[in-house]
Amino acid sequence: MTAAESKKPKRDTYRHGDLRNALIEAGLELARQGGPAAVVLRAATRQAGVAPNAAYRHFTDRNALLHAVSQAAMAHLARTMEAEQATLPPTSGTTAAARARFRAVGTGYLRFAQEEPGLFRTAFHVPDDMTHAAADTAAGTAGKTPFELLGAALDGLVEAELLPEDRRPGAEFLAWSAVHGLAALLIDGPLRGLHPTQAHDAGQHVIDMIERGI
Amino acid sequence: MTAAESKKPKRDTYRHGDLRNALIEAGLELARQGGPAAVVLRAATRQAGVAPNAAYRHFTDRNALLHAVSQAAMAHLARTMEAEQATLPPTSGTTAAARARFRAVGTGYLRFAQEEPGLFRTAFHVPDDMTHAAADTAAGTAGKTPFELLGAALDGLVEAELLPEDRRPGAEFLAWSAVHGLAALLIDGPLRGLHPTQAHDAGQHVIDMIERGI
DNA sequence: TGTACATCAGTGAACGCGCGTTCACTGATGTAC
DNA sequence: TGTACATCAGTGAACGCGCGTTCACTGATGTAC
Repeated sequence: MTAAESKKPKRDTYRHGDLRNALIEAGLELARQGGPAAVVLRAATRQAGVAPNAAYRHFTDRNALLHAVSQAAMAHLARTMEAEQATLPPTSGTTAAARARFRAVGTGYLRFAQEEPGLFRTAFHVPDDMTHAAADTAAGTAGKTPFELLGAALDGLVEAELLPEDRRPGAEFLAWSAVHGLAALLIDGPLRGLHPTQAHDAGQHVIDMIERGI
Repeated sequence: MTAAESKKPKRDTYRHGDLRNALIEAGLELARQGGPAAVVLRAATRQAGVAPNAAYRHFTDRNALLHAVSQAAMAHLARTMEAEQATLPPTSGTTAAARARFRAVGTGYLRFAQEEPGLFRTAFHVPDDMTHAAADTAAGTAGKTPFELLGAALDGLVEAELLPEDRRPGAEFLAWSAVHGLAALLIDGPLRGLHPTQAHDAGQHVIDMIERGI
């Protein structure tokens, strides 16, 4: 029994009680270590201490499980971004504060990508089977999405007159592209293995560029 | 026999003659359709009309095959970027030409990502097994890499005095991040399925931002 | 408060599949004489 | 120019593996009376 396998909880009850969440949690752990491809139904049930087919009480499919895990990973990303904003001094209303909030969106995004590359990749994983997707987006996802956080930060820049109103439309995709691209290069690309300090600097330079170019 | 399988060439010779290249070519076709995960050793040999284990005469591993396919995909990307530059009128030396060459680097990159998402993903695929990697980068790869093309274009901007010399260092990663990020959002992200025309416009806006913010 | 019963979450065994990889082989090719 | 032979690219059969998914089941829980 390896260290990784020792996680089996060995229920004393016949019913698990919260298997759906347990499977998503197990899936997150698998994704954390190996990205979306590592979200294997049998491995998730193993980690949850349950027979493989028990998963089918809660997910129609391996794909449905992966989809749920992907959404949970996206929520973690959003929470990291909010946490980054929460570290800022609560000076609201000022121009500097609007800038800081905007930059924190990017910094939090990049921090998550570096600290949790497996989850980051899983959050953006495109499923093989696209049938009947899309519908459940409005389901139980509480909290703001990364996209909404970025939008709010950009609105703040406009209010602070750091961004001309006529440049606001579509600005999400400019900022998002630059930050997302750096994240991808740091994880999968030629910037892989960059020292965290250098990666942070690169992130700040990219955000500088966005502020100038947006 | 499906249409896809009908590709088996049915050699008349016992020896194949060019199996290594045939396997890479088959791998590219698999990658084109399903990304790096679809580069399956048995499928590649099937497509080459050869027994599965024949691959081991030319690659130590499934991973080695995937690595070779990945490098070939990267070369295709570079070739597409060069092709994009080749469409430009041959007015060299002018400021406008330097700008156009720079923009063509990004446009070609984005065009390849949209037209060949599977190859694009494969080019940037990070292998599971990182042991003994890196060494063979300097192998037989003729032609400029995407990174080198970008660097040359940036040098052109400096020569044309469109980019101050002190901004040149590190500019690769700013430009690359922005364009790569848009590519990723178009392929795997929320911009998936965008109409090619809109995708092209988004690309031009991102390149505008880079020119302003670099 | 106690009992019968429907519900349905989890079990246990099994399936077929395609995969990567290994083994001992075969036979075409190119070279030495 | 012809023949013997070493080389080594491709063969054929087999392996063990873990996967997703199915089936008929079992037994704890909560509800109706």
